Amino acid sequence: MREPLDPALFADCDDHTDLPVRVGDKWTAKILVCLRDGPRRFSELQVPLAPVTPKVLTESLRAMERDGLVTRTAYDETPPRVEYELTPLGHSLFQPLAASCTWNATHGAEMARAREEYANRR
Amino acid sequence: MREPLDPALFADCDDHTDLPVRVGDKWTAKILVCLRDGPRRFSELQVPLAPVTPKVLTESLRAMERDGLVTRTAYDETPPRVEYELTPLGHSLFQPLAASCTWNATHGAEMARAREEYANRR
DNA sequence: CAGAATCCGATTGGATACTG
DNA sequence: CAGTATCCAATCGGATTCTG
Repeated sequence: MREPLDPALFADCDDHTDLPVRVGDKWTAKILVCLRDGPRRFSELQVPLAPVTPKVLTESLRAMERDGLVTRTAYDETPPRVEYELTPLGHSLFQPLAASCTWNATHGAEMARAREEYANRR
Repeated sequence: MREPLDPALFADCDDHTDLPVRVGDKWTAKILVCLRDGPRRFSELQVPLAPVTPKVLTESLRAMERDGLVTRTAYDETPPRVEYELTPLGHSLFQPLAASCTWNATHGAEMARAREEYANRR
């Protein structure tokens, strides 16, 4: 079986509002990363994405399903099991996402400095 | 002097909420495009960006100025003249923006189809 | 011309509690 | 386990009006 997701996967991640390029809603990019190497259960996703609430996580996953980025597979067992998996279309988003990450790595600090300077200039 | 901006520059542009990758807020990406070839006045920007209101356009420009993406230069004349110009940091955003546009061109139709199919499956 | 001020509706994300 | 159902605060974008 595959490795469980690292609970601290996004620990040192900037707040999404601090970055100029966003993919989907607040949680979409992180969900993409979590599903990169294969399907994951709902409860697996909740671990690295904490403190996301079930309602909000469901909303993001539904939107991604609607857009054809993920598939949702429910297994008829007790307790219930549901798996989310990236489609090829979902995988294709890693291309622009990588470009965004490259920008953050290359220019993120410069933007942060510009913000501080702007704040200090009041 | 340079060409005026085409009033229909964004006429056949998808609504920003239809696309998965966004740069800044609702108007940021379009402002980047308007400033690509050199400085522009506030009123010049309003033309292709119509029906943006002055308040919202100002908010976007202020945020971009704060982030070091544009400079704002006010000339002390009557009537007043203000010019906005991209910084090198602002120009650097065309890299991830291009990746986003490539994705839209390559996979946008597929996402649109997925949405229709999802809607019809109710 | 280039905005500032005010007010407002819609959307977003979250807290909390409950269920098949 | 994998959600759903309510309720709610904050943010976003826009309409309108006014000004140096």
